[in-house]
Amino acid sequence: MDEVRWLDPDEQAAWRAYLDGTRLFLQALDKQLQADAGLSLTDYELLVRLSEAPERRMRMRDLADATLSTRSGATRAVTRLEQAGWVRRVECPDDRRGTEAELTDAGAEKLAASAPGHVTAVRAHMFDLLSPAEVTQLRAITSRMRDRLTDPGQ
Amino acid sequence: MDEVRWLDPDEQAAWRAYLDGTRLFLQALDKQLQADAGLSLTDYELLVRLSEAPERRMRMRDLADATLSTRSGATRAVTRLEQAGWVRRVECPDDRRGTEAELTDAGAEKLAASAPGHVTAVRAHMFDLLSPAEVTQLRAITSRMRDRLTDPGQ
DNA sequence: CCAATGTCGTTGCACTGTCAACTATTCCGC
DNA sequence: GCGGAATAGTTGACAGTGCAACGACATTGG
Repeated sequence: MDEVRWLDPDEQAAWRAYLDGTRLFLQALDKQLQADAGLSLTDYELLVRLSEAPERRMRMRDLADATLSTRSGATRAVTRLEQAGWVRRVECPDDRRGTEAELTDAGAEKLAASAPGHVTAVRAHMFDLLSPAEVTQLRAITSRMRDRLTDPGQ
Repeated sequence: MDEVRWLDPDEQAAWRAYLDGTRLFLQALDKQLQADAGLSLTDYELLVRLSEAPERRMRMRDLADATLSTRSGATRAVTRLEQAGWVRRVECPDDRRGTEAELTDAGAEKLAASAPGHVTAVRAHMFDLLSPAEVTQLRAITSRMRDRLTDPGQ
């Protein structure tokens, strides 16, 4: 094993700030949604993905991928949301193994009602604190991280 | 309710990149630690906090705060790590309600053995992708978010 | 000194999420 | 076509985490 390159003080500080800031932020978003809409951030994002999909429908597998979750995670989330009436399961016509999750009208309304509070919270904890240049910087930084973690074989 | 200021396309893109990049990143760190050291990121950070504390000891409450967790979360984490022999519970001398968690020698060794792989992963997924300027930017952005979420009454 | 109130750590409960195993179906090579 | 391998979605078992309630102790005000 070669020498390990430890984090220098600047990197340490950035790392801690990133980790703590992110956790507090996501925690705050979750609490806001839970309190004001009775939704978890996970469920909210699932509804968003469905709302953006053609016909407001997605295959379970694609839904799992889109939400960075697993197939079983998607199954359980959709079951929850189905019981609440916001999502409906539809048999896939071209693949008889498949199931599609479809956003119901009630789900679309729920999403529309929840979105303002959520976006306001995202602004309050993030974008209102950043200059336009910083938004650009943050985007550049995190999209590079994301791409590195999705595209290649490492 | 006033008009909601929705996210413009740049903000949308930054938001998604941040969310997805962060989740993939934390997931990757957790998997690396789990695979190479049998530790979760949560447990690793708890050990780090203890290792940095005077006498390698902390009150349960302070430990919960430092790890952005709850008292019950700290209780269960310390129980886990105690069973593994990496942490020991010590009665608090000046407050008979209190318990301190103390890093054992075995725990310190475990941490020393796990740290290189962890730091390498943090570098690979984050700092190796960033210029020094970007490190500074990321630190500025996230520390502002963190401070806003910790300090004041909102 | 004592009663009221607050804090510390733990625990029961509920919930969420992952992994592995399973059934049903589709795809591929021969 | 057909048999083996791969894939879709679900489920059971299980780990982690938060909330609320609890007992033990500390602190405060009279």
